[in-house]
Amino acid sequence: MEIDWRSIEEKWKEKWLREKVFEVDPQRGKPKVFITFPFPYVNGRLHVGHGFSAVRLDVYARFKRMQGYNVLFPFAWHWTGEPIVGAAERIMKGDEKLIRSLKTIDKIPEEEIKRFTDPVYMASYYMNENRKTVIDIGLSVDWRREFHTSSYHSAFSRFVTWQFNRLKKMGYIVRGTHPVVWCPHCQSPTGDHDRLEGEGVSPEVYVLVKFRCGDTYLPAATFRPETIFGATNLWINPEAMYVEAVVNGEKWIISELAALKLKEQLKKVEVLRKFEGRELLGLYCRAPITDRELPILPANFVDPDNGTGIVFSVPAHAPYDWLALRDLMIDPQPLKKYGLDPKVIEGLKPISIIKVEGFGDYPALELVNKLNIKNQLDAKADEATKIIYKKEYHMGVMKENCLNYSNLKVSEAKEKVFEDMKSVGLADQMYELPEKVVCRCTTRCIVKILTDQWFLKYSDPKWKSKTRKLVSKIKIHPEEARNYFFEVIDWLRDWACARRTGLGTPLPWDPSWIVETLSDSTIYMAFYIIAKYVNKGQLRPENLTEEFFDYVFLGEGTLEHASNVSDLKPELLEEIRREFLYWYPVDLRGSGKDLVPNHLTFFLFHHTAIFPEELWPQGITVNGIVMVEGEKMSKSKGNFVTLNDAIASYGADAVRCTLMIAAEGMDDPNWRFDACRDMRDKLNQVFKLINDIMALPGSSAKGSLERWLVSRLQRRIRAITEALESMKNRTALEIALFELWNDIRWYLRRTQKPCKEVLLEVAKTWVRLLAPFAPFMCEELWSMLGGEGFVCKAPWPLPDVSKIDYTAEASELLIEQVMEDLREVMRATGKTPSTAHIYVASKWKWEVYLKALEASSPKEVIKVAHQVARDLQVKDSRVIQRIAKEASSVGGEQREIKLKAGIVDEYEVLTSAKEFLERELKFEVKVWKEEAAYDPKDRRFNAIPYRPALYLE
RNA sequence: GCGGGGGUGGCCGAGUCAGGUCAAAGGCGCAGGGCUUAGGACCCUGUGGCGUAGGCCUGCGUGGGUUCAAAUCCCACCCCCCGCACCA
Repeated sequence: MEIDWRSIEEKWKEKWLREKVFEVDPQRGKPKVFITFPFPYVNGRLHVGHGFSAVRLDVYARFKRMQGYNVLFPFAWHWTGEPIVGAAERIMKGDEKLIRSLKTIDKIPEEEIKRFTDPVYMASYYMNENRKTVIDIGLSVDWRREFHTSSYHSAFSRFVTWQFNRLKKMGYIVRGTHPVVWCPHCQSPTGDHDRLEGEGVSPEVYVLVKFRCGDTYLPAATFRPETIFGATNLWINPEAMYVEAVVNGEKWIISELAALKLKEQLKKVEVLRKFEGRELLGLYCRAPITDRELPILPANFVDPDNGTGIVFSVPAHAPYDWLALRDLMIDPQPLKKYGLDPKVIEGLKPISIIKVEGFGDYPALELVNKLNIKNQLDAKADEATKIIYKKEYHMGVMKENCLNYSNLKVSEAKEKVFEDMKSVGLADQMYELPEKVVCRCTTRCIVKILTDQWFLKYSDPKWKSKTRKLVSKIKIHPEEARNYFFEVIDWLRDWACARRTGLGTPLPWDPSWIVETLSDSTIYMAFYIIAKYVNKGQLRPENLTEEFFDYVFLGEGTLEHASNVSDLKPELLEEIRREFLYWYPVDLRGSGKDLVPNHLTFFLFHHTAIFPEELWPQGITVNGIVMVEGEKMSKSKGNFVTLNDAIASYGADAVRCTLMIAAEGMDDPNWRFDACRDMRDKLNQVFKLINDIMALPGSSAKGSLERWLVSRLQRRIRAITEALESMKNRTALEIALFELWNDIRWYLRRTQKPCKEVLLEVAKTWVRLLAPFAPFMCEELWSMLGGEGFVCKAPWPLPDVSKIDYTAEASELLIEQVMEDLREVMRATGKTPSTAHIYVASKWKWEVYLKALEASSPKEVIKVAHQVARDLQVKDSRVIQRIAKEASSVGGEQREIKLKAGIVDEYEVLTSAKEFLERELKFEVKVWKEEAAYDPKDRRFNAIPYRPALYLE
């Protein structure tokens, strides 16, 4: 049987749209669930990562819808930000790498790519394409509420404007300064994805230690000011260009580039003259605190592009310094070259100032020897530096020769030395990039301190504590994520919320800024309610005044006033207000864990700022990040899997199920193409199996086996429902697909005459249980099974406790156990018998067994077993021990079944399963009562409940 | 470094909060058998080791400990992944 999945998908997605199944409005008295997915950014196609997070929510939405809730699952698009504009520019410039990836990964036709030079075109193109994909993957979206962000959607822009005005009034938006990675050519901050080199690099603070040389200072840049006690000399690069400059009124000597950098870092810099570093050689300068006089020496490891181009030398603890010194000792040629007397280094001895476990007095020397580092240009020097830095920072203690810093921990001394030097004007700071960062435009980036930047004041203690309150009561799946949110709240500083470039909404009070992309997307779920009216044409952007939003969202101001100012009928305003109050608060928002430290936490912050507590979000779910064949997915790696391609290859249901079974909780799901193919084949089988059931001849009688199947089904329903409630979709699908299927398999294997009536009942339930995961297939099957309406609206199965049949379940446990034991014996003996004799236990053994089962602990079990045996005046203590052992090894579900089933008529059960056992095992089976006749090897007395005695001959 | 999450059998992955149901669910892979013209389809069996009677031994990152009993509880250690900001 060939199944045409494509046409099944086409058919149902079209029907869902035509019959508006997912379009929902408030319904009085009907409980609602409002589920939202963070709108995707429209600079590319949706990938399986989007699919994973979104399908998880869709499964929940479909589940809740079937449970009878009024479920709203809307969708929108994020246009705000810089990457689209950046991409458009790069296409304009003919960036081949980008164009190639658009062609091969996103499959964009050539003529369309040309139009991508217009960022707005590009955004709307991807929006339209991705909307199709969202429909294809089967998300149950109410499209009447769709919108996108940025000033190209003026209704949305008005909403952002309202929000920002409110936040500002509340004092949550403030001005400040901030260091950023900056491209001097583009004159703008260089974000991570705008870089050719230096991904993930962010500004770090160097301490500038000012060495005095006459009326001039030489500020050496360092992360380790505390090592000033071990300083023996200064290093400069003789070939590099330096300047003499007036910096904030003092005369400094620094590298040429450092002068430029300091200028960008709010220092007043006036360059007096430029000269080569060699000029400084032979001079002496005076160290702060120690007041030692130190020579200035040449070293070519000194990078004029890093820091100030001046380094102070601590050979005892800094590998580079030791190497540079050693290089000069081995070969004094450079000294001579610059006219220095080689004797100048004779007096320079490493000064040990830190004691640290695992090293002697001179860690730098030791490590240089150990790693066999050749000279100051050896790459291993970097590694050595890191090792010592780490070790000394965390475990080091300042030695006695460090004045009043002696015996301090290195980490403490570092702070204190800096503070003390600073207080006497002998230290300063500068920001620097720990690694080279290159802008897309190929310019090397520096650190700039931006002034007059706008910030969202997430550092505000009251705001933080409000948000903590929200986190402490919101539902979070999985629970482990809660701590993560608390940590993020503590850690969060002020957030620069405005940018100069990119798409977005202008800052209302200063339109030269644009509201930054994460900042315009924190409470937009409320806008889904407005969007419906905007899309219908009932609201025009001009109507969306501050008063409108105040009234609709917050109930502030009077209806009359809002109506007048907004030029809207009061009835409409009231309707919208009612609709908002119906859907709000958000019941569930979910995404990958990568959004926890930013978007999801911002979402919580802003809700607490703007909305009253009863409208705060009710639930959050966080999931892992999709890997592809075990690796992180990225366009540059070429392992990028778009949803489009996946659906085209395997079908939407297979993609959904593959993703859902791949992981739950915060674990990262791994996308494997083989797994998806397997899943598609499995869905084929399910489809065929249900077809086979429908093709069965009329019903045969119902017996214990049918009761068993129906009983198992009730347990499955219960387990699946529980799993879905807590977003454990993997567990839910695993049970719904595999465990339930295995039950049906067992049933079909056990019976020669399957009962159609029961199987159809099971199938109809099964299809509903699978519907949230494989909605297309399930619609098709549901209609084939004669189900009423859409399966996505069909009632979710409820477990029927009255259908749980303990006796039937216990009987099957017995049969499985007997089969297992028979096989075990065959395995041990290595023989296949012609006849197996099975002896079932006497009634008194059952009495002992059941009493023992009721006991709480193993100790108790043994006591009880013996007690009962005494009462029954039985003496066979070996058998009683075995009964006790058997009873104590039963737990969980089996225990419940066995207790509730009571005494099982094993003779009857096994006799009626005789044919089945013979069919399966291929030898004759004879069932006897323990009291019975044929027993040449005296085995029958070994029988205990659920473990009949066996004799194979 | 700080913070978050983890280490389970050939692989993926349950189980850990509430210790005994655990040689450890389920899936994949592999091996054998069946079915079949064929099968990357389907069904059955096996898949830590040992075993001529349903059992025994070893096992859940490492090392200790608590307990009648530990994958699960406690302590110490080792290792892996992710995040650390102006960015979607």
